[in-house]
Amino acid sequence: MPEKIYIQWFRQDLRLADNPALSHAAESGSVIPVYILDQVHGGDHRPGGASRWWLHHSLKALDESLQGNLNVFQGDPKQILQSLLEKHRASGIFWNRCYESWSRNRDASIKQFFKEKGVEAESFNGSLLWEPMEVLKSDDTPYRVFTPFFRNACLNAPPPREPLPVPKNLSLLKSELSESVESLGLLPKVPWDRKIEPHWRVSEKGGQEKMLEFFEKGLMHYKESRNFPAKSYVSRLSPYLHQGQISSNQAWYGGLDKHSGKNLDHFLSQLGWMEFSYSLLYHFPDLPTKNLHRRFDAFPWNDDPKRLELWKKGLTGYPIVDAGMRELWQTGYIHNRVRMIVGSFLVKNLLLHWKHGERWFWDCLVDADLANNSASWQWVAGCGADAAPYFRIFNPVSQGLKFDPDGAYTKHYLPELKKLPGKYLFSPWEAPAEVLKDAGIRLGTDYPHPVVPLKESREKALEAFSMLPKTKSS
DNA sequence: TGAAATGTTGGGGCG
DNA sequence: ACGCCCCAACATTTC
Repeated sequence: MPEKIYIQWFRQDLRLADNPALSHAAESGSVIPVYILDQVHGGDHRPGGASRWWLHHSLKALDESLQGNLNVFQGDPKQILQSLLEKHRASGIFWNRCYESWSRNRDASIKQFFKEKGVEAESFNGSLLWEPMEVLKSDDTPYRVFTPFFRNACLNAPPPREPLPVPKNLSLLKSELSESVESLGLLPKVPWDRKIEPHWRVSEKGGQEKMLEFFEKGLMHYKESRNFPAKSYVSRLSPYLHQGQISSNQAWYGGLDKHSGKNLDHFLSQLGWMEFSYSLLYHFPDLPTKNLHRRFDAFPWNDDPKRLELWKKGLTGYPIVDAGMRELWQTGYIHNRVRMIVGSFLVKNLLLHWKHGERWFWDCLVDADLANNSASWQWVAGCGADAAPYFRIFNPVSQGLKFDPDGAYTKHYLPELKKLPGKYLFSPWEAPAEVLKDAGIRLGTDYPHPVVPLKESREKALEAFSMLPKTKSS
């Protein structure tokens, strides 16, 4: 009797190691590994430009590690899976769970559809340490504050799955129905990806290397040094985690194996913040579009496309903000400290709605992740869970002086300011004419004047926030 | 995972 | 020696 055939449906788990669905499929029979670019669900939050670039290379790498047996499709997953199933007489289909509301609806419908046809359809937890449906307060409502979520609930729950090995003796099948990765058209038409390409090695192996490098060189300095964007003490694992080239479980246990103490605790709690974001997205499916604290619905946001454009291009006249926005454009990534600074600036100095920041990050970040991106923007704006209070407005001058003290980060992305002395690097408008001249800078020509005045814009924001209704509701 | 305004303290200069 | 002022250096509170 021939071996049974199963479909492994890859989604945000583009790896062979620690992949519960794949391991299960491999133990059950021959495997048809499948990726489907879903063109039906997701709406505005289908992968943005940078994510599509990442996805392209992810799929190429995955195909390679499957010896060219990855089957690639685009369209409606249910139809595609159905025709594959019929064509190859597969006995079942396995996948690791996603948590966006449309994914959950789609997957539930697919599962029901196949089960009714007598086909095995089973999903697994492949990407979270603790799944949202398991982490609730004692009254069965979701947590809205990080610390009790992580300390009391997660850390007291049963420990996460230990990473699984790459399945042995994978018996892979390639379907003649498969398209090529190229046919998905994930690469940009204008080749802007050349500038971000050198910064990343997009593959499961690249993720493993990045993780090991972080454990060897970064983690022991993590608590103190992760705030300094010129230093390489952050993990830069977020894009790999988003697309599933590495799993949180690998990062969690990898860290625990090699380290202990406060540096490790801070790294684990960063993984905890991702869990928290996923929990929020799961329990509050409107998180990407609606203020979690609804009293912010009345906020008098500015409508100012010109200022938004200056922010996007890194032309606000505030060097630490502009450096961050150019890092984003040039590398598809921003250091976390600088994300908070540029976010605070957009929302609190320019008074532009956080959704504009969310959209731009969604398109530009290689780690664009619905849960993390929307939870973080709401956090920055003050309307999110456990959010930065509205009055916490970052001063881009003092933040620059504090976290980029020698200016290395800022000067790297703003070479036009290379000769400006450190004292004025973060506030060039305050530099005496002589100093500017010596540095070869004509304000307004070589580098912009500040788009808004710092003090007044801060005061405006505080006033606007103070006008909001005080009612606490969600 | 702020910043600015306001309050407090203590040392030194000076009449 | 003493009071007074100035002000840096913290500490507290307010937004």
